[in-house]
Amino acid sequence: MPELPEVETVVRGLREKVSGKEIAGISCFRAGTVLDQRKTNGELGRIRETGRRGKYILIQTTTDVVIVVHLRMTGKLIYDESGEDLSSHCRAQINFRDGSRLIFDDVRTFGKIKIYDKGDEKGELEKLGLEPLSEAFSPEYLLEQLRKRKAPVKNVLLDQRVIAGLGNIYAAEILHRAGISPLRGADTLKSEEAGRIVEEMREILSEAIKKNGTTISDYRSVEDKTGEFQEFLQVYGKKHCRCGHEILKIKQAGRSTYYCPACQR
DNA sequence: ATTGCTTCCTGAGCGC
DNA sequence: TGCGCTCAGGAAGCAA
Repeated sequence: MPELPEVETVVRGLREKVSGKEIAGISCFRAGTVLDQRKTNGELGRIRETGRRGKYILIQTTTDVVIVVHLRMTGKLIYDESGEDLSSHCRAQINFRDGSRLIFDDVRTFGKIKIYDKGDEKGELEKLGLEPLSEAFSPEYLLEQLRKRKAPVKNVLLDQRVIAGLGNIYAAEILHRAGISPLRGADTLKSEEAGRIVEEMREILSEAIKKNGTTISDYRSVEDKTGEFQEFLQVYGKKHCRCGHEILKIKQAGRSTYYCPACQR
């Protein structure tokens, strides 16, 4: 499932493959996948800039249109020049004037492509917390956020209003490497522990971006390639941790949590 | 205000 | 072989 490193990898792939291309149109093959929120129906223009905010992909065009893509769990943006029928669950497609296209493939259909007049996309993004790889994301910021919440620390790390872009896999890995139990009430964490989380978070996310993300099942880059960071996971989906302890799998807020009760306190 | 449950959806994997 | 069940989960919506 695409989290920050996977979305970042997709964005980098888009910059390489579709920058400057003129959009001929966007086709929607499943009702509700493409939502055009614009006030007028003008040209979509050329792709000027591609970026990311949390898990949202932002594509700005020369006609001041912003295309916001959220992959949710199984969404993929695959670049294609062949025109061949290579997608089993194609929900939408961005067509370029030169005949190439971006296929939006999404098995579970939760993903969305929204088209906004520039500026109007802000409403969807304003609730997001700080970017975990930004300078502003300090141990003090995290501690302040955790102090306000009694829910388990794992749940708070997944809250997009606190950290933009973290998901289930990286939250588990971060807590494991920081040696903190996912069951701890967020407001019980000490300043030193928040510091460890911030440190491990930076380390893991940067490393995962270098490895083009994590592919458990569905995630693929724009070039339809898997990531490699799954080879470096230490708890998610594992039976034993590096020290040989048994890893427990529990449910928290409806999601599976993997952790080592011996190494994480 | 905060928290957690339900919903959306399809395919894989499992037991019988 | 095939049926039915459970599980995977990001985020919105809702209820307590």
